[in-house]
Amino acid sequence: MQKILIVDDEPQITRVLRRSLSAHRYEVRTAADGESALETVRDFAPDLIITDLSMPEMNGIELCREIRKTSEIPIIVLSVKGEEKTKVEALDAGADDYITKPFGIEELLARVRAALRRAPQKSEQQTENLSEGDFEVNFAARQVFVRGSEIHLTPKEFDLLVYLFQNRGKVLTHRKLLAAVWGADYTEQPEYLRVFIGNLRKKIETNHAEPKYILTEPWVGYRFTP
Amino acid sequence: MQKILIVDDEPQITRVLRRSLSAHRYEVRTAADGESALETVRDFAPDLIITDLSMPEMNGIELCREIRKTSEIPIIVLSVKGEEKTKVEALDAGADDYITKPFGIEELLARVRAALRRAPQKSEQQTENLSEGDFEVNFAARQVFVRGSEIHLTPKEFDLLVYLFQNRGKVLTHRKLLAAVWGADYTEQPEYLRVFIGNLRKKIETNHAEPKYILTEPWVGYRFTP
DNA sequence: AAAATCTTTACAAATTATTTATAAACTCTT
DNA sequence: AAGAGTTTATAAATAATTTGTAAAGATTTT
Repeated sequence: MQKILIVDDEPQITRVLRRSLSAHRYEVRTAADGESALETVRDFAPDLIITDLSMPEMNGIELCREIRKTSEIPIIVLSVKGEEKTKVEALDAGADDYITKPFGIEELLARVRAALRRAPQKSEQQTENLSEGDFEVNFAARQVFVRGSEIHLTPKEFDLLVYLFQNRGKVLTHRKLLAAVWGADYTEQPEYLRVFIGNLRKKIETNHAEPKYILTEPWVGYRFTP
Repeated sequence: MQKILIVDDEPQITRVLRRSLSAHRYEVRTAADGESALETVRDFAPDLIITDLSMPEMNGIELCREIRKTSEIPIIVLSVKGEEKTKVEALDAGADDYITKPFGIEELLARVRAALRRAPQKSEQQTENLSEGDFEVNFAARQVFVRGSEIHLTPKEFDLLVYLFQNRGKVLTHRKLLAAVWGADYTEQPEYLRVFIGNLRKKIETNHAEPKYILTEPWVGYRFTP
């Protein structure tokens, strides 16, 4: 079943869209703003995103840009604005399609089908590179550089670091980290996490006694700052 | 330079489109009906097709269906008809986008960029020779030179090396390598791969114990660095 | 028929993941 | 501020899995 994320701050719109899409056998999730949309992209891993253009905080165009930094999920932008300049901006920001309200639901569904049809099969793994602070991650080559020199990480270590990196700055609970790296069945195994955090620190930290990058947040989880 | 085919029976439309697209560094060709469009697709091998909906003989929707039988070139349909039913029909026939006349040329250009951006780059089969680092591959003769001297490879070994070479620097998973060399039905046979990687190393590596070119990424796959 | 290539098998070596044990660090209560 | 109870860090042992290699059979090509 293909997964669709709807991003809109008006509940009456999301409700209508959710109903139509669910009726056509899509698994739907919604987000009301850009931040939570980005989070849902990571957790829910949708096959397609339908987003409104005007939203508080992060608008649809900024959302496109953010998503395109890490993924090629098809994005359809909805808007009441029919101005050409806005359309061009959205499409160039990475949107795949731009539909002006009001629109027929059948047309939306057809455009969803078209977008999903030509979408490359979801590449589980990220293809774009991450780079910030002392860290650099090349996904294609599966290489990690810290302060300029390469370090070799095992698959689990790599997955863990990537997840920390993608959520840099935030505190991630033990449960979340375990679910992300080991799967949902391992959320009660905090000892795994401890061992692997230790291994990662051994490889990336300079001063072993005072971790600079992976900070522990006692009783809660860990936080990564590149 | 990317190639665009415009299909429309009204010369004044094609003329306007041709001028705008040419000005943006696209190589443009035109066709006035479906039949000649299909012919041009074969000869010209465009990267994108812009077609009018209503044409004598074969209309835009039929044209989409015909093209989709053999190719996945992005198609943008233009039409004065804004009826939802027609849009749905065109999109389901294989069109990637549907623009209702009148439209701004900037919007069309943005949609062209969007369509080309997400299109899988045309996979023209490799005929030119590859040369980098200590390696040199002559496709026509199926010859491989390492550090200046020729080495003899069996067909499967050659395919494997070429695929590694074409993706040099990247880590290729076992599944990907198996699919590329043995076919999609062999992705669960990692023992094949092991044997052939071993054979290849025997032929190209200098220090057998410490591979320099074909590096193994445990639990993931292999990476080639010429 | 001979040669070359591909497939299959078996086992040792290497790598990673998991488990266990213990010491150290932290928070909260008293 | 001290101590109980818990959580966290670390090392080391064990288990599981993957990888490298040789060699024997099967198939195809010459």
